[in-house]
Amino acid sequence: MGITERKEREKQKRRKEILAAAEKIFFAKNGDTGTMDDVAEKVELSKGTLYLYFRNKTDLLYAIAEKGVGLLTKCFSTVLKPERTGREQLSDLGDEFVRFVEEYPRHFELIMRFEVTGPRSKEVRETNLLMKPALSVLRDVLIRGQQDGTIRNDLSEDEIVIILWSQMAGLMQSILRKERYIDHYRVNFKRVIKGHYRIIMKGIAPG
Amino acid sequence: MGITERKEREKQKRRKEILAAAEKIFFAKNGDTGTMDDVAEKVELSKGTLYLYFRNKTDLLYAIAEKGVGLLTKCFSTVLKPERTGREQLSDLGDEFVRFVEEYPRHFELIMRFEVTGPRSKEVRETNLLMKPALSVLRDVLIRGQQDGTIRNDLSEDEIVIILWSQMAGLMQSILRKERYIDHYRVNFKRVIKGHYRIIMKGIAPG
DNA sequence: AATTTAAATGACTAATAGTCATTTTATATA
DNA sequence: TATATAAAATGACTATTAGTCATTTAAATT
Repeated sequence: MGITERKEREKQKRRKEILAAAEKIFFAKNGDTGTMDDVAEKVELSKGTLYLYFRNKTDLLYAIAEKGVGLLTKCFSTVLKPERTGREQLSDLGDEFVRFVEEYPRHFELIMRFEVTGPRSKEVRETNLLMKPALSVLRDVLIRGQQDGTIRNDLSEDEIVIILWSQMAGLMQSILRKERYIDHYRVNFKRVIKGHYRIIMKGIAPG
Repeated sequence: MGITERKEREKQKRRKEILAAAEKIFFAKNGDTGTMDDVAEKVELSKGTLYLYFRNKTDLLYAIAEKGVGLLTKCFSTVLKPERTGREQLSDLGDEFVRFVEEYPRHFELIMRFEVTGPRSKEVRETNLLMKPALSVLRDVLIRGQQDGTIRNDLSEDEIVIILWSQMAGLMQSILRKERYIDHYRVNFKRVIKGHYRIIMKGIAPG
């Protein structure tokens, strides 16, 4: 009796179709927000059907953001090479992050949006930490570095996770809106990122 | 013939009344957004009148954010004491920032919102840098520190302004939503801020 | 007092999120 | 196969709210 299973598969497939259409709509070039009607048209379903798969627009956007975190986590995980010190892995992680933001800027924007505002629907608990999977990679790297003595250990790994992630997220937000700064400051953003690295790598050295 | 002047004064006064009402509405305890109708009711004017003073809702919110930047700039300016080194002033600036975010969290949130999205109305140029006045204090502090040799000078002051501001803004955003983290990480946010300081102060030291 | 100008009004439109009674399609049963 | 039941999908509808504009009210000028 595989009918139930097939139905479940079909349901998941449809859900993915909606997600794909929503991504196209919400990430369209023009800065416009995109409407649920747009998504419905794109995926060739009625609007009502969307609400059978996602409680509301925010949940739909949140699901896209979760997908983005999945991609980011995969990027991050590539740095976990045993031959590299914790400090080196951390540096690699920074590179991966920059690459990710450059490759998926819209996903990153969306992740940031939910980092700032939270999903705000009753169902997705407010304490859901969207970035958790990616941050757990960062945490592993830090622990490794503290163990091999390449990262200062007068701060707990949890503290450094939050500090480094917050700093980096803030920096990446600035990078995304760099147009706003270049009229006011004489900076090259590659150099800004490098400068950030230098400050941080020096700042988290032991001793 | 002071009629024109009086009229102008009255106009500014009315503008301020609207701003004050809008602040109350948009900063009300419940997370709700607040509507233009709410603001109109609060200030005892018709909705149409609001639009004689502000082009749209976004402009009204932006004006509140500008007011917040004014407050922040005043906080920042208190650190410019000649007897303190640049490095010391920078540390003081951090303290002032934390104090500001604790005292005016809603203003800070709003400032962050426009840092991220921009005002998005045709009239307020996209390149308006909301934080400019406050950042110019930070810039002065950094220049001072580079001159007295207490801050590294292998990065330009403009680069460090953007780096430090971005990092700090990211950290403060995390602080604002700390509830989201405490379920997942064992951290005390006072210690996180202190940790951030320690990393940064070490990271920007010369040599 | 009559006329012109400025300020304010609020009923209206437009856009869009979300709902729900009804219809269509698929599955189970006789 | 014909009928009944359940699941999925529909789209017209409601609700909310930003923004508009023809009209009214108030103030200043002649």
